[in-house]
Amino acid sequence: MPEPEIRELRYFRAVAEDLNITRAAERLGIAQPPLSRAMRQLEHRLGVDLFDRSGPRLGLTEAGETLLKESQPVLDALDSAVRRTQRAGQSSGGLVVTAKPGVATEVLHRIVTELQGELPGVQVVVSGFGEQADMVRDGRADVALVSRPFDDHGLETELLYTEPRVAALPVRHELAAREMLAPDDLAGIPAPRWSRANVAERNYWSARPDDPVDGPIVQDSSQLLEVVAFGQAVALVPQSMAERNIRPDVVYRPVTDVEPYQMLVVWPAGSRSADLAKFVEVATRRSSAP
Amino acid sequence: MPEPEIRELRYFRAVAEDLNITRAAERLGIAQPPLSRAMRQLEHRLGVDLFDRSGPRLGLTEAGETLLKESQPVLDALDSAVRRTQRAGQSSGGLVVTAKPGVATEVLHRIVTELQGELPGVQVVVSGFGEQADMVRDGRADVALVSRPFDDHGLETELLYTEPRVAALPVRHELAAREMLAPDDLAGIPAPRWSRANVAERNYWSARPDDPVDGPIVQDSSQLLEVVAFGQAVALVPQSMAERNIRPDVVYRPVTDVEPYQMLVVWPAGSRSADLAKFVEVATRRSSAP
DNA sequence: GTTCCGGCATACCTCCAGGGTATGGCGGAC
DNA sequence: GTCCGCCATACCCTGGAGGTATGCCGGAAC
Repeated sequence: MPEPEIRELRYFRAVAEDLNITRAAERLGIAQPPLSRAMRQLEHRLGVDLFDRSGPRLGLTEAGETLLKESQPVLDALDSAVRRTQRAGQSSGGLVVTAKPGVATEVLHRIVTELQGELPGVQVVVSGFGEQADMVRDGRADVALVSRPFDDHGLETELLYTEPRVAALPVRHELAAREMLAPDDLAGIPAPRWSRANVAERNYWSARPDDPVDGPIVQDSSQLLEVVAFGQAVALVPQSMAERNIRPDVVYRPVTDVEPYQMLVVWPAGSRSADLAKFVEVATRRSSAP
Repeated sequence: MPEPEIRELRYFRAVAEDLNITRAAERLGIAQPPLSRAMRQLEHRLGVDLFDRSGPRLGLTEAGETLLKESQPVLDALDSAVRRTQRAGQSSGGLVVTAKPGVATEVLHRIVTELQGELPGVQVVVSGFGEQADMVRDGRADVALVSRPFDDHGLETELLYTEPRVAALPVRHELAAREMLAPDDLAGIPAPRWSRANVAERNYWSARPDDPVDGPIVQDSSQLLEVVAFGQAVALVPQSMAERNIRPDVVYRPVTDVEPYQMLVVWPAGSRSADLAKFVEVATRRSSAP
């Protein structure tokens, strides 16, 4: 009967990834023959050939490619379900909310203060850049404050506030003499890239999304300003970050027509618990830039 | 180790749904003791109590409620993965595309004709109202033509075209004397509800989404016009449907300020195969109301 | 109170399937 | 030719899923 078990999917993924049953078996900590048999059995259950065993090297059929892609969401959903269930059982009520370091934590602090008494046990987790959405998706957190751009797969969002973004320039930069900049002025100048921490396949995104020129990689706002001060890049940062980071070697200049900085509350799609609803309500109640 | 298997999730769902292990065991076709043990084992694996066994009746703990909600996406994703894999293995290339009866099929026909030669083996499945999105989600179809409103969970969409909607009135209706209607004129008048075929928990949606007054239930456009002709309801229908269904006992009148009828192409999020891309491209290439 | 019963847990058995070892087959490298 | 990497087959062993029998407990009926 076509009812694959989770174990089989994990096995399949391991085999499909390095296309070598023997090595996959090692990685999985089992012997080769059982894995070989498990794959045949999986094929038999689905009634479909997953592997192309004709060539010298093991290959994936069309169906195999499909299953490899499609099994990921299943495993993710399962991990997420397990985490959320465990969290629901252990934590005696109370939300886990996450935000990246910087502006978001200040906003978060205000929200949490405001929630005192209304919601017991709100737990704040400050996490790495770009990790917030993942944490909400996989159940490590109930709700997060994030800024655009981010991956909103499987999430629902509400806009918290927007604030203008300004260009952060080295004080001796030629553009620093100008009072106001246009986006075109920045064209061709490298932008720092935020590094996403703790992720297997490292990825980065630009501090100036529209700009294709990628500059040095930074992990927090102080590194970013350091890089700017050194003249290696020019970044667009939220106004409030500029106000909070006044240093002699960096100047901030308004830029016309740039997308404002957006801060959002995000939570897993379809999981509006009472506590979550209250959090979102308080968060959006009086939300202005700090 | 916390690694629940699919079987356990299905078992858990059965138990959690009728909160009676004995009956759940019957439904599952197994004996009661193994099921009882499986649930204890699941709790042990997750390290969390799922059931409240204190009361006279079996209850769900907070964690149990969570797992009940969270296990659904896992099972759905698995079923979807299996279907897609099997389809990828059997069908020798070619898309399955689905649309509800009526306007959509005509548009679809044009697209398919246009694809002749470019794509081999496009298979068209005409399905029940409101079922298209589900079919794409669970892998029974690769792509669908749907009209708003629909549930876009897990789907990506592209707008095909819009066309105005007009009110379908019984010919003797007092509003039939007017040349043009405003939304307020229809307030309080019942709207037909589309019935969703072949779904366990029946659900319906209104032919006039903004209107709260629900009228008779219909399953296709001829039933809808019948109901209108009988004076039981007034519906908003796409212009082209009006043009195609001229009958003596029904008149059509334009309505100011109504959301236009929107037709979209939808496909599973993140699965842009070459064939699919070509279909979407051709579909949107020259898309005007029929 | 006693009795009965619905419903879950415990005890114990059976048997299959998941995992192991040993070994064969097969194609490519040399 | 020989060797080697890699998968499949054959066979054994054990854990666990599922079965039956039965005990325990709380509520309802009286």
